[in-house]
Amino acid sequence: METGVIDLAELDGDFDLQSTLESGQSYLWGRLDGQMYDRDGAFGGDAWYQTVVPPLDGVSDESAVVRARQVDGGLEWASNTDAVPILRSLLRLDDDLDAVVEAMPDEPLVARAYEAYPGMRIVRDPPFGCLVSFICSAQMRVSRIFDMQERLREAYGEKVEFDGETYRAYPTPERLAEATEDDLRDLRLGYRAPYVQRTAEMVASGEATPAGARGLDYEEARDYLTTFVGVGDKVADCVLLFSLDYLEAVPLDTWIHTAIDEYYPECDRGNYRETSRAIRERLGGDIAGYTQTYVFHYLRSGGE
DNA sequence: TATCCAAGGTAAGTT
DNA sequence: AACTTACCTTGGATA
Repeated sequence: METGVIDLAELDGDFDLQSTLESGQSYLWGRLDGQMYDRDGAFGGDAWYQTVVPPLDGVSDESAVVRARQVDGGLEWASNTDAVPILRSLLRLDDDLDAVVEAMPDEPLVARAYEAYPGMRIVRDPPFGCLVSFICSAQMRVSRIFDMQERLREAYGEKVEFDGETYRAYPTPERLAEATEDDLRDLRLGYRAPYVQRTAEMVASGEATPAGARGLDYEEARDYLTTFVGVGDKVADCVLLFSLDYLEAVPLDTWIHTAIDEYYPECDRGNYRETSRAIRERLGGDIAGYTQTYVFHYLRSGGE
């Protein structure tokens, strides 16, 4: 086991692990105390979080178990490999959050949202897990989306030994493609079951891959992702923002529609494409997704 | 205890 | 292209 501490004072801007991982951006991490996405929002300021990541392009060559917790001034970690480059990637530690905040629109709602969760960063999830978890997110509560991913890992994830325990990686496209719709319904995915199965099949066969959207212009990338079954504009925006580095992506979900109705009514253009263009412009252009994520978490956690 | 409702939407069918 | 409707499941609200 390798361990270390990343000095958070070296980052540009603040950092907060709990709000980054428990704000509905990622469903691929867990808490060792079992309180992940707890209904009461259990305090996790010093909790250990853990994920099992597949090889990451340009970052790591093999699967890795990564464990992390925030201690004063540092991000303490333990892993079966050097987790520093992995954590830098997964948690976007290289983002200049001061510059991002500077670029967010200067107005009360946004200021309150940032002050509620200073240091929250966008995640950079592995593409396939991000894609599948957000397919599962349709009409579903955040805590239950997480539960579904746990069941998928338990049923189809490769076992990984670490620190005397057995954990499970997120299922590979190949393994998930072998599941039947009924298998996945048994895991309580409901009507999302055939979406997940068919999308896994598309990825496993090479017909399309989520990472294949990289490099395309933003709206082209969004259109490309909607070729997956169960992926509309909203889920596509989530994958672009939380996995593929499109920080301008603003997923138009129920919470953001509420914010648009109340605070940005002039941005409601009646359809996704045009409303998206207007709200992206309004929320800071190329970092609009950061603004959205603060507003989403703030509204969802009871602020207004 | 029973019933109802809505949750980070999408696909398929109609007009 | 815009508008409707069905869709699994379940915790929490309401009666």
